[in-house]
Amino acid sequence: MAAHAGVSRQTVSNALNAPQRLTAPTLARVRAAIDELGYVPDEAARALTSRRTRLIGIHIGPTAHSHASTPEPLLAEFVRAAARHGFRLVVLGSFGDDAGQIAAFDDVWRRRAVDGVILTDTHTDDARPAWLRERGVPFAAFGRPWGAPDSPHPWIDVDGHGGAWLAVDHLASSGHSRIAFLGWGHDEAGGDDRERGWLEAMTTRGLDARPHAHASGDTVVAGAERAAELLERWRPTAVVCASDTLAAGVVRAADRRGIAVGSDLAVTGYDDSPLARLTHPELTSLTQPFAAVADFLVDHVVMASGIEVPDPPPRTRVAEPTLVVRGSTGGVRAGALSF
Amino acid sequence: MAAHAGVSRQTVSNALNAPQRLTAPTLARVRAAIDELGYVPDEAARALTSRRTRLIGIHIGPTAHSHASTPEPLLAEFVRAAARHGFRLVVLGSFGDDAGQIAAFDDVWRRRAVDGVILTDTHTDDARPAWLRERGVPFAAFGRPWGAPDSPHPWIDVDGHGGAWLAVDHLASSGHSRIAFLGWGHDEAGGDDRERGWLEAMTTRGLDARPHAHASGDTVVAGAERAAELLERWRPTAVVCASDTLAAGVVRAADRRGIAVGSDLAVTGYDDSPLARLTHPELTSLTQPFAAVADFLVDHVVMASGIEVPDPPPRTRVAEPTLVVRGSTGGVRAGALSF
DNA sequence: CTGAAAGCGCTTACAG
DNA sequence: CTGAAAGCGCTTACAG
Repeated sequence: MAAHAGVSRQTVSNALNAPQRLTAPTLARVRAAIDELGYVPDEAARALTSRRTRLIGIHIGPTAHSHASTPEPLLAEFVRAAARHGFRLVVLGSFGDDAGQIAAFDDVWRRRAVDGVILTDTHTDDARPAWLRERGVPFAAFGRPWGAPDSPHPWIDVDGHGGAWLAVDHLASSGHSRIAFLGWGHDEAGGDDRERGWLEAMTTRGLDARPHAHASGDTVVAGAERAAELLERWRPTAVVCASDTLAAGVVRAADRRGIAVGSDLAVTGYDDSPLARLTHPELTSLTQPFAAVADFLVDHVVMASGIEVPDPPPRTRVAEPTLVVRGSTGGVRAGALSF
Repeated sequence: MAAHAGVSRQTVSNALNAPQRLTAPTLARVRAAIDELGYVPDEAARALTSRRTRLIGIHIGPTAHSHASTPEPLLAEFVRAAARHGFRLVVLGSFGDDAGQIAAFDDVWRRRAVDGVILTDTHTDDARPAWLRERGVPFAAFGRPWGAPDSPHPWIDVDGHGGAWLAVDHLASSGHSRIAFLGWGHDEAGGDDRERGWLEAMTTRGLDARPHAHASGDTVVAGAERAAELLERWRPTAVVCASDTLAAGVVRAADRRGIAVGSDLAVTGYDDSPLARLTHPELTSLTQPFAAVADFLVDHVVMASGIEVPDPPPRTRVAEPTLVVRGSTGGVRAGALSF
């Protein structure tokens, strides 16, 4: 390779890692040779000498704290975002609790098998951030540090409050005023935040913010049960739900009563999961900005591992979801309204 | 580390990589020191010298050829199966076509960033196996080599034919005889195989195998449309579907006509996707043996990369799905019947 | 059965 | 601005 370009091995390395050190003609010559020979450096050798694997670890699958895991579209965005910096993703497995995840982090970190990790599904009393900080593992979290707002690590979260507000806005501007809320009960993570958004949007508009209920869990069956009572008692013309699952429950409950979703009753979901397109009519819902989330998290891990990134993100960020209008709110034309 | 155990560095290496070379007492002493110090070898150094990364590449996300991607539960099984051999998984991104995937394989292989790859979603005129074979990349495929049955690479597939047969068996033994089939039209991959299973099971039992229909696509809406015709024309007491999506369509069509699924009409899905638990009643379906699939594929890649595995699998295998009985076939008690 | 030597393929200081 | 040297932390032959 070096011989082919008529330069030394170090010059090739410089062309790849510190192009500013070479004169333009030399660089051009070396690059031409690189292209011609299809040369790419051996990752293991590069990792050994540079003390950098260009690998980021992440867990997948449901955790002990939430039904929400790393959905595949988000994983795909992580891969894309990492590739911008020449990084790849390593899947660390699916473990039910913090201790299991920490054990996996410990293993890969001591082997120097990754440059950092991404945390998802943060929760109250999360043991992971403190552990990672102590060990000096570069990391960033999807989800705010519930119960520890001053935690110094980088994180990004999606605005549940703002999303619910968007849903109320959409419904109110379509003429609805009896807008109920269905959540899945109290936890400190996402659910409450979404309920507060509904509450404030209603109050701000001077609408009756009493019609609300909590399902016994985030399932279709639990949602349908509670929806039946909610519909019976308050006769709402619209229901804002804290999840697509609960919204599907509302659709089922309405179907059973002969209430036509989309015309007699408007329903909004949340998360824009695959389920949102499986009900009839399809659910108006709130999409999470996965691409922005992935860029943010990857950039932070890459930065923390000692590499400069073009457009450094702030330490924390609350990103806005997007309302996707479908048939469940009478949307004739499907479209996206931005916040 | 070596000093702590009073042996040389090579003896530590032997204890880790070739324990049979050491005498029992030496091995015990070295292992004690390893545990005490929590020593684990640096992966980059190990990879450089052993020419082995212990990393396996895989694509995620939908492809150009199928709506079916690598579902998260399968990915989790891959991680578990790989860990048995000290391997990890690298996500190569989500690309729409063979060419995109091949480009990604080419990149990681030339960088020596993986020891091999796992292929999913095989299809007719699949360009990937031949490319990988030419380059000498260790690989194994989930899905038989459609259109090229004599392809010499290792593969595992799930028996669609046998699964449909299981469904018919289950229904017939519950007293059904007017059992219809709903598929998604002709393709050479999974769909036809499942239809043939229904056809043969029906014919073998001397039942009328005419009532069948093909939806215009594998969606709930398309399924509901075709189901309406099917129900109208043949008045079946049971419908075997080629997917959970189509089965959900049948449930919807039945609901609209006031036909009670589970008592008036039995419905079976296929794949046991999350959707199977979202309909009402929940769908009897066929579960894919993901753990066995993952073990098989990982073992083959590990073997092909030059490492012996305890219980070497055959080159090809057709694994049997398992019938999971739920409310849609009147299952009072949910349970699993093995093939 | 155990140890001293060589080397995996790069990058990182450091001379020229 | 470019090149010769050293070394990253292991494992793999090969001597003893």
